[in-house]
Amino acid sequence: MDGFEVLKERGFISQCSNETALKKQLNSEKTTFYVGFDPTGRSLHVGHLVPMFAMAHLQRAGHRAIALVGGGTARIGDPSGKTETRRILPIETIKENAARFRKQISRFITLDNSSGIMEDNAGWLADLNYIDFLRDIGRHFSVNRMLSFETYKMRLEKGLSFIEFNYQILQSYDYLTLFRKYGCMLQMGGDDQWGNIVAGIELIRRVEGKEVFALTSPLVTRSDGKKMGKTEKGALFLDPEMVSPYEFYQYWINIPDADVEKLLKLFTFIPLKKIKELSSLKDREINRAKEVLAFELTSTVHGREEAERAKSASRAAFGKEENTGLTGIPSGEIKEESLKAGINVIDLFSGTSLCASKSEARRLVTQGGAYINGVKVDSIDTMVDLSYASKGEILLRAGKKRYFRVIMK
RNA sequence: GGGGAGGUUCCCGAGCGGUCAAAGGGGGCAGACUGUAAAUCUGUUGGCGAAGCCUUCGAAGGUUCGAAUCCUUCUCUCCCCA
Repeated sequence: MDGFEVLKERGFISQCSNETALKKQLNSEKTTFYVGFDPTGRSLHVGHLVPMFAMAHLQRAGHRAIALVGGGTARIGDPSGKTETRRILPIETIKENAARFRKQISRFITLDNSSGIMEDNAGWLADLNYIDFLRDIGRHFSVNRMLSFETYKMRLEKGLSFIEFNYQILQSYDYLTLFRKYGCMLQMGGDDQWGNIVAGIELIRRVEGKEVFALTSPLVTRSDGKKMGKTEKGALFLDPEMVSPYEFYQYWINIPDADVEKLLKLFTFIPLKKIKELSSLKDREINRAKEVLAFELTSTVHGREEAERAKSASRAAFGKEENTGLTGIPSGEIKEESLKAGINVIDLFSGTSLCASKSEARRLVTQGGAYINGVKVDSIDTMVDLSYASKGEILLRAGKKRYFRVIMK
């Protein structure tokens, strides 16, 4: 029974309320903790990875995890860390998202209703009576104090609606409810959640007279200043339909050298000693460490089989191993007849996810970034026909890293 | 309720009757250098064709030979006063 040390040495802890007491608590008994996820998007993304791994570590250490899906709070919108009001989503969408989240979260922690529980705050928030709520809960909150929170200060410049101002109160109420229902004594989240979590602690102290804890994790950044988890298409989602396992894998293998150690610690379960070894590799050797990171993480998120496929596709595309196992690479079909007649490169490329329009394809070829089967295309008038296909496939490449398989049918 | 300031291309942000597909920056993409890294430098960045045409400056109308730029109405955001 421990867990605190694991989180600490792997870099999960940024802020923590009463560290000594929390450490003692985690070391002495099975403790129930929770992390909240707002189902405002169709899928979880890298931003959610940190709290999910933190949960996984604590659960493995013997504690009880509650993943709270904010089906109720998502209808409000958390102003923390945001400069603008979020669009309010229809209830059906929120429900749908919540179901997807459940599936994704279950890859990280065991949800067996004893050591891992899934809850939805819509259960207790949706039917709250306004007057009762104000009287029982609202009176414990000081507006003066709330306004002093950093998150609100920021929003006071740009505008903050009353509905959002209430978010913190509802989240505090969640914590109180989970405390009452499960004896939950620790809430974790990202640094932007600090204010909300602390508010919950204070509420529980006032109402129940008990001390509970807060623990937040750092916002993960990249050493090159780019936003973590941002791809050319947008966020790096965990849903394989939105971001294929291959793309997911490629993201991690392309991470800056300087971030390898940090990410191995946060996003894999590999022992620290081994991580030290891997991340001390130099020059091109460090790519091996990135491969381990990419493989392990893809495996956790998408399963071992998909991770294997992504790995061999990646090796085939970038390494020496010739055309074996390219199946993980994004692909599309083309009719054999249209290829027989010959098709212009521009049309071929713009028909794939490689180029969004013909202009873009033209630009790509003109700038010398288009390749067919590894051979540079040097004219926008190039016609592609059956002679380019081998084994019923043509391998397209845009720039150095983006591949696409055209399969004949 | 009264008064004021605004909504510009992926983002920030210029433009205020024609020379505007719209400065500049960021981001993206491509090229060089490399290790599928970073940093740096260069090019490029609405669409179709490549003469030119078509669609863009919150929405709808209007004034003009001509509007992102002027007028009207609507809509959204922010600020000040009550």
